[in-house]
Amino acid sequence: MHARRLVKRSLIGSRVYAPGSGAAAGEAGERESRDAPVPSGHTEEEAVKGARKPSLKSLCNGGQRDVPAQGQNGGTQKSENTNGVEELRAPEHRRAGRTLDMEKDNTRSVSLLEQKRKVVSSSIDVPHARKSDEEVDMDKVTAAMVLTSLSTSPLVRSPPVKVSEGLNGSWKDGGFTPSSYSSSGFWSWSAPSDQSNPSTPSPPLSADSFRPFRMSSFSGPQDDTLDEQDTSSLLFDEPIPRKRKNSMKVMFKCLWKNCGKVLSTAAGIQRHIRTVHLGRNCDSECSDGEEDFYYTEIKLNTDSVADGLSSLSPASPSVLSPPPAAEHRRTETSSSTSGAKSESSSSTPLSRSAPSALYLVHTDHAYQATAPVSIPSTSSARFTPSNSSSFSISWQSPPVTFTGTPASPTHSQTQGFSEQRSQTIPVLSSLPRASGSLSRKSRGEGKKCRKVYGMENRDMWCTACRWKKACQRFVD
DNA sequence: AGTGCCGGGAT
DNA sequence: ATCCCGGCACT
Repeated sequence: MHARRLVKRSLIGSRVYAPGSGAAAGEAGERESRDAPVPSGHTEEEAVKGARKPSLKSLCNGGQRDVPAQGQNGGTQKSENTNGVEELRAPEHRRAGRTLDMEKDNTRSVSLLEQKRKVVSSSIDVPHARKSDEEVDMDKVTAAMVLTSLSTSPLVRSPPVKVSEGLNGSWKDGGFTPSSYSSSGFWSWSAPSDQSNPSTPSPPLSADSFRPFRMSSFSGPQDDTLDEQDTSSLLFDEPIPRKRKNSMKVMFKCLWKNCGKVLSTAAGIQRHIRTVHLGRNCDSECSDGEEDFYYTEIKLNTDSVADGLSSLSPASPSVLSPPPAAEHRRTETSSSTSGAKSESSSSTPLSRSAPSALYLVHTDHAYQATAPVSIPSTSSARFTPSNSSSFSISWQSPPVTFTGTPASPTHSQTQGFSEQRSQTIPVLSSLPRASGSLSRKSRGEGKKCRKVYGMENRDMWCTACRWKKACQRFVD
């Protein structure tokens, strides 16, 4: 890097730096040297002042790199230093990550034990001692979890949800580094999808595991996704967005004009589009993925606003807080193209009349809305079940123009799609930046390297921050 | 004005 | 791939 700058400078050829002035002067004045050559006798600071408007970066780098200890071997030294700093600076994150990993492992072990127990119960030859050991471990784990939950909030009706959500999603929301999460970069909050994805801890499984611990007010063998939208989010200060996740039903809506068919599986909607609209009868193998652009993913919030939510406005943005950006940016294309992954359990009964049901409609295609789209309570939605795996949704609502900018202007479907997408999808006007920059990730609120370490310690920043990219160390 | 970071250029 | 920075959105 340093060499590059020197090369740059030499190419500019404006001046030759006197050795006595030190590398810092040259570094700081690198870009400005054309305008304000630095007298060799000046100090580093004076050299900077002499420059037109010194780049802060250059200032810091120059200052840092002039330290003799670092000047020994350039880049290698610097990177080592950075690593060392990260080691020193982020112990909390690492500790938190470890704890979470442990918790996740516990959860996994619980689920594994559940499976094992099933096997064990059906098998005769399994030694009993081993089983009891595992059971003891499991009991410890579950007991600890339950105790933790109870001690945290004695009023929570269904503490298991809290636990499972904490394990599943909140480690990111809670500010933990997503080292364990972002390796795949994908998870789905929809319960059906989770069920089919063994690599992620699944809320239904956790809920099942803990069902015996539920309070007596447990309302019966209903759909877990409905049951889990406990009202604790209203009673406690816990960030509400998390609560939304388990209560989302992901449906797939055909966007073909005058169609609006809604299927519960990506494969189904793809097949529908392929066969009905695109007139292709071949299997998904011969698909070129075009059908991806003709359907959208609908996150159907099964929360009933009237279910004890009278204290909140139905249109409150807190109820409909958008999912984390990372989640929103997740590889939805993969979920939509790999039917197996997003295959949802379509047999889950849906409320047949959901006047206050909230929708999150978003799409991963050309017109992506960064803010969830929902139906206000003043509108009405109606489900019209047609068969076991498909039904249609219709609603009436005040028309709100759906704003979207094409992410890919060269997309072949742009023209047709602007009409498709501009159908009157109701948008909550109170949602922040619903019509703002749709492609830009919302700015992180947490402290970033720049704030934490300051410009003077730029070498302590994470690489991304140094490159003016999204901070990797303090992920929101 | 300060900050975060996207998009894109340079290497 | 890595590094860097202009410029924009946002606070």
